[in-house]
Amino acid sequence: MQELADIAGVTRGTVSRALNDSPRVNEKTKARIRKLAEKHDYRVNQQARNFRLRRTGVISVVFMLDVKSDQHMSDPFFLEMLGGIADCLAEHDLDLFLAHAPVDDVLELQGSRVFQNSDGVIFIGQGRQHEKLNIVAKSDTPIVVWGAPMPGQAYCRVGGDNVAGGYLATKHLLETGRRSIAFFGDIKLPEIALRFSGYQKALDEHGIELDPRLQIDVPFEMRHAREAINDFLAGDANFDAAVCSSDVMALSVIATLNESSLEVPGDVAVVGYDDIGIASYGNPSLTTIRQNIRSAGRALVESLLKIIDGQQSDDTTLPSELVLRQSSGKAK
Amino acid sequence: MQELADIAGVTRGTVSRALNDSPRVNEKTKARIRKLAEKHDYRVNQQARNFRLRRTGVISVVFMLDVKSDQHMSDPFFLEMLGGIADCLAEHDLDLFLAHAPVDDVLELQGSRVFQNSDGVIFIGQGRQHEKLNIVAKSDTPIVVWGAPMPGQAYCRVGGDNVAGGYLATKHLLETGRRSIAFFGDIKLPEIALRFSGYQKALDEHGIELDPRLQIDVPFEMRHAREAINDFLAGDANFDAAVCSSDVMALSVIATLNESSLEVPGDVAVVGYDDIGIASYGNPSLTTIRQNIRSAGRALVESLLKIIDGQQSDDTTLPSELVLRQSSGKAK
DNA sequence: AAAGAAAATACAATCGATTGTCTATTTTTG
DNA sequence: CAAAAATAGACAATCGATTGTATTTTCTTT
Repeated sequence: MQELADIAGVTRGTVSRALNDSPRVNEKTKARIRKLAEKHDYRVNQQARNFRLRRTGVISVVFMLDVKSDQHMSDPFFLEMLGGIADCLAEHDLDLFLAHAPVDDVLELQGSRVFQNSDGVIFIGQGRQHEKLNIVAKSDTPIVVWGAPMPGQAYCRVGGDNVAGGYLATKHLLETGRRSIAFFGDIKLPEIALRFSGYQKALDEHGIELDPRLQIDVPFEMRHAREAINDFLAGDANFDAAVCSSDVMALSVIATLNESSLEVPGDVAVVGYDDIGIASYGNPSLTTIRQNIRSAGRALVESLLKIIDGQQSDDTTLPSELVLRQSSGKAK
Repeated sequence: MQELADIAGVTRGTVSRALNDSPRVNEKTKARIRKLAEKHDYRVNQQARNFRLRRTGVISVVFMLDVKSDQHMSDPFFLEMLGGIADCLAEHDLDLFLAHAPVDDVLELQGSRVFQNSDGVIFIGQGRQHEKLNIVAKSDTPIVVWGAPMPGQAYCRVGGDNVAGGYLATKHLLETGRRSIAFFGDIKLPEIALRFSGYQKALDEHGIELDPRLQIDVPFEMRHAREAINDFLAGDANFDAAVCSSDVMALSVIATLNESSLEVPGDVAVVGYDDIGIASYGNPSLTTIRQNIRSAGRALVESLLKIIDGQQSDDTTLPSELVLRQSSGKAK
C-alpha cells in the first residue's frame, strides 16, 4: 500500500480511505487511486484488514452429528444445509469455516479456532447439548442454532415446523386408508419428539388410539437403523404404513421391508422426511415431508448477521410441506 | 499478551517464545508462563499470529461442478471427499475454506478470497478447464487437483485409477455372462474417457467387439440423465448390462429401467462408480467400483502441504476396487 | 576469583492495514 | 476581499503477535 501511495503521491491513509470509499476523499482522487491500484494489480491484504478491524470475515459452521449413532457428515441433509449457508454467506462476502470433528462437548470448541477465528458460529442441530449451547451463547461470539424450540432457551434458533411435518405425513397416510402407522425415530431428540406429537395429533383427529409399540427408537446411522428395524419386524406388531424421521431412514426401512418380502407401497406405505435429492432417484420415488433446507440455511445466516450487528434476532420456524411422489414401476 | 508478560514479569517476546516452545527459553520459565496463561485463560490470537507469519492457516477447496449439466454440491461424492479433506486438514491444524459458487472460469478466482485468503487450494475435478488450471498453477498459491492425468499438465494431480475401474466393472459383468454392456457417461470428460478405455480393454480380452451405440453421453445431473437414458431405451439397442459413471447415475438408470418394466439385475445388471454410502441403502444394493474417496482427500492434502513446504510433489493414482453386493429382495 | 562461554531475557522493529487528530487548501459568504 | 466554513490530505498511533539483535545473567574453567 505504501508503494501505491508513493506512486499516487499521497499517504497510505488516503489510499486506504480511497479504496474504502470514504467520504473524506475527493471523488477524483478516489478514481485516480483506484485506477492506479488496478493498473499495478494491487489488492488490499484482507488478512491485515480483518486484523485491524478486529474481525475475521469468517463464519463457522458446526454440525452436531449424532455421535451415539455414528452419524456422519455425508448425510445429505447436512450437505444441502451447507449449500444454503454457503450461498448466503457468499452474498455477504463472508467466508465459511467448516468445523471438522464430530462434537461431543460444544464447550470444548470455545478455545478452538471455531470460535476464535470467526465472527459467529452456526450450529446445525442441538444433539443432546441444549444446556451447553445455552452456556456457549453467553460468550462473545454470537451463535445461532438449527433445531427445535426448547424451554429456557438462551440462543437464537431457526428450525422447521416439526409438529406440522409429523402431522402432514400421518394425515396423508390416514387419508389413503392406512390405519396402523408406525413412527420410526428417536423421540428423545427434541425435533423428533415434536414430529411425534404431530403424529399423535393426526391420529387423534382420526379417532385412532396411539399404540406405543408402533413408535421405534431408530438411530440415524444406517447400520444400527437396520438392526432396530429388523428387531421391530421380528416382533408381533402389525402395521401398514410408516412415518420416518429422515429420507435416508425411510430408504433403510424400505430396503429392510423388501428383504422381508413386504411390498412398498403395497403392503406398507412409507413417508420420509427432508426431501433430500436422492429421495427422488429411488425406486419407488419417496413421498416425503419437504423442509426447504436451502432457505433454512439462508435464515440461519440472516439471523446470525443480525446478532453480529448488535440487533436482536427472534426465532424462526419454517413451514413443512408434503411432497407426494408416484411410486412408479412396482404395480404388481 | 502484554498483560500476561507483566504478570509473569517478562516481556511479550519471552511469552511468545515460551508459548511457541522456543529453545531459547528456559524450561522452568516456559512451564511457569504456560501455567499462568492457562490460569488467566489466555490464548494467542491466531489472527495476529498468522498475520505476522504471513500465512493464513487456511486451505481452500473448490468443487469444479459440471455447470453444463447443472451438477450440484450435494453430490455424495463431493461430500465424502470433503470429509476426507477436512479430517486431514484438521490433523495439521489447518482450517478449511469452502469456495461457494460453481466456477466456470477458475482464473476469476485468482483475485478472490479463495486464493488471497489461503495457503493453498484444492480443486476437485478438472471440469473442462485443464488449460486454465495450468495457468493458475503458476501463481504464488500452490494448488493440487483431483482428476485424470493430462498431457502437458503443469499442476500436481491426485486421482483414481479410472482405467482399472472401468476394466473391473466391465470384466465383472462379462464374467457373470453378460455380453451387451452399455457404458453410461460423457467420454469428453477426461476421467470418464479413461474408464471407457478400461471398458474397451475388458471387451477386447473377451473378444467382444465394441458397439459405439452402447456408449451414451449421460450428464451428471439427474434431470438430464433420465432424459438421456430414456432416449437410449427408446432406441433399438439391446443390452443386458450397464457400466455407469457414478452411483447416482446408476440409481437413475435402475429407476428408469424399472419404469420400462426391465428387471435389475434380472434383465439388466448395473454397476455403479464411487461406492457412495447411499449405494448400500438402495434396493437392490448396488455393485460398484469403490474409490477410497476419504484417503483420496488425505492424499490431496498431503500433496498440497508438500508443495507449500517447498518440496516437489508427484502425481498420485489411487487404486480402484470392485465391490460386489447382493441384489437383495428382488428374487421374483 | 577473573575471564570467557553459554544461556536467558529484554528491546524494538515489523507485518499491512484503519482511523482519529491536526494541518493545509479550497470554497463559500457577507 | 477577508474571514469563516468546508473539504482534502498528512501524520502517527494502533491492532497482537514474531523474531533478530543486544544485553544481562549464569555457569565453566583455569
